[in-house]
Amino acid sequence: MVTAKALAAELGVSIATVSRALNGKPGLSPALRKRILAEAAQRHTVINPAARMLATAKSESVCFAVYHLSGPVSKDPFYFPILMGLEEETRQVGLQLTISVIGEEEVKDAASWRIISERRADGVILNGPFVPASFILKLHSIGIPVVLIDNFNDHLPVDAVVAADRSGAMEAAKHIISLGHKKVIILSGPKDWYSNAERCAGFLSAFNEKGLDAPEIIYGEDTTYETGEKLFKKAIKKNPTAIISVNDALALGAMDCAISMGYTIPRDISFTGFDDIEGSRTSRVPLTTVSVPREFLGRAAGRLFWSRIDDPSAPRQRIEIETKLIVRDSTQAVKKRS
Amino acid sequence: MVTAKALAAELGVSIATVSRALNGKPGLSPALRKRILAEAAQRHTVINPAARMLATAKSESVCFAVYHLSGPVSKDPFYFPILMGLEEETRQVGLQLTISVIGEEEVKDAASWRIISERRADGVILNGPFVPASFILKLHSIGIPVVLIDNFNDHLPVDAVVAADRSGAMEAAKHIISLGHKKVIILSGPKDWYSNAERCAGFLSAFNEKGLDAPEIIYGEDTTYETGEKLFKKAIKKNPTAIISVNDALALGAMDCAISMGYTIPRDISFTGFDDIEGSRTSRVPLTTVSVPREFLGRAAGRLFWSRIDDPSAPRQRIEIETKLIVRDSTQAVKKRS
DNA sequence: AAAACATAAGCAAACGTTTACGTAGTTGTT
DNA sequence: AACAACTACGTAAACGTTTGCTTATGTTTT
Repeated sequence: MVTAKALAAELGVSIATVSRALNGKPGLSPALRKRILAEAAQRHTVINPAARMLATAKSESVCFAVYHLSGPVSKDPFYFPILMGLEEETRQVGLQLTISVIGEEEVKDAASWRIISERRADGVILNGPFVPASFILKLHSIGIPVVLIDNFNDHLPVDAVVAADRSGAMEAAKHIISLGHKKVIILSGPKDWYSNAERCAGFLSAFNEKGLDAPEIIYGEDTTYETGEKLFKKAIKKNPTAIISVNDALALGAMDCAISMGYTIPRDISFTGFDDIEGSRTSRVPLTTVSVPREFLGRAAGRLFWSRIDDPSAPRQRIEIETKLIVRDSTQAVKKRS
Repeated sequence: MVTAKALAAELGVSIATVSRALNGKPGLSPALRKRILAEAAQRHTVINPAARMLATAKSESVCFAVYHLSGPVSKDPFYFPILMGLEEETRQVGLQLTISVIGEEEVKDAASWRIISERRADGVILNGPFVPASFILKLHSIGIPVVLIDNFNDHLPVDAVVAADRSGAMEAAKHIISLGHKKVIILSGPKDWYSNAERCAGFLSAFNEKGLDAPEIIYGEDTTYETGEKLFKKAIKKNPTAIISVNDALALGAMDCAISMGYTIPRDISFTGFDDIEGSRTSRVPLTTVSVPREFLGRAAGRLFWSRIDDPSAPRQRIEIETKLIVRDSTQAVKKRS
């Protein structure tokens, strides 16, 4: 492990020249460049990132941030694949990937977020639909490149990558409709979370398109398994033949609750979820759901970030990743009512 | 955002003095220290980490590394909680957390791992039982602090945090034994993975302790759901009344395979897993398993790392985290054979 | 052949810290 | 009152790059 400085000394050239060679910058004869590069490779020359950061005021790293993960959410199987996809992408372009969970303090005062105040990352990938808009705006106004995952808002001047929530939801709803279900209830998390809103909109528009009555939506405080159980108890009072949920956790909670109350799935009630998390195919009754390629979401975010760094003034981009309906055992044609 | 340099100029003191004040180092009158700290707080003075890294040759960050994650493994719900626990711990002590997946290249030539060669991390948390020992040794010999999670080897001179695999396994096996099962098969991944070996040893010693015949172990290439299905097909030929698996994924795969072959769980066969991943409680038949507090594993690793940085010459530590048997529906007393 | 120009390489400032060392000023000892 | 021993602070070197500017050396143009 030899520094560029040492290499320059050994080769009898200036540090500047070595720097230019190692960075592929012009101003060098091909012969000398080749000699330096060869020697550098042999000597395992490596540029000291701290020194480079200091000189360039760039950290060459991105921060993957999740908002206030705690308790059950930290077990959420949703994020890891995204993170892994992102890792692959950042590694390919030589960006370091750091990770941080942001809590109340950081949201109140973005400057208290060390990653940002110390400029330890050149930008952030903000994950999840519940990151406060004010926080995003603050970061953007400071000049921090931001990429949103699973979140979008027309008023937010930042890039985003989302699943094709609306069309995926329509597909799921059409599946339910095609099975003849008329009495349908939608289970959702907070309506101000982007993905919930989009998915609900998708469900409704499918019913609307077919000229059917809009199903009722029951909102919960979050989208966890436990909330799914709670919401089911409200939903069942309406005697639905099918229950559509905005994500798998909700659907799983609802379905298990139904089973424990003595219902047989899908004979009595059909269920659909959204996301296709690990666990949906192995659930009590394998869940019909809409698959979201989460690893790909992460990769897209990485590419988006890279292109944003490349051209900060480029117009805002919003990447939508296609989803796919996965029909499993939790849905079946509605029985004729006797 | 003001640099220490600028602050020194404004206050009319030397940079060295500001540095000492901000770092809580001695050599300062209490009065001046207070004045500097007050001004620093008001001006949002922040020490440039790049400059500090350059001066101290430390990065103040740790790298959480997973080995060669790809395909189905990147969806493994096992790692995320660990990562979250680690994040909390590192944040508290002011360490930055970076993440990296290491592949074939890095293992062949540790110097090609950028995180290390560029010294972008002061140490690494190596995750999973399949990180090659040679790689770990290499890192250690270079002088990189290493903490292992879910992995341990007496010959490896590095710290480790593991679950109480053996005692957890004994508990699970005793549960099976207490239900009267005699014909038992163990499903395992590669026997050279620490946790597999420990768990299998735990299973066997429980049987041994009770004076029962040792159950046969069937080994697979990995511990995925798909492998669970495969291994079950071999296992079923031996007519077991219970199948014990070294992890949940394996157990789930085996159980689903059994169900699809027409067996009724737990009437015909009892199943146990290990880890208690999300999904085990909602599975086809809720799985009896051994809970591993993974978030806590991550936190322990963080603390271990911190104390290692603090005292590099301290004796090796191995932290074992208690597990807990969770009895669900997949196990029941063996039926009297007719 | 002289002038204009392009190219290759070096020089040195700048990035913002940390820390060993030096130097006053203050307190304590005899 | 002289000297030692601290204490409080400043000085300056060192960390290893990047990059604008300068200089030397060709190369082309007229």
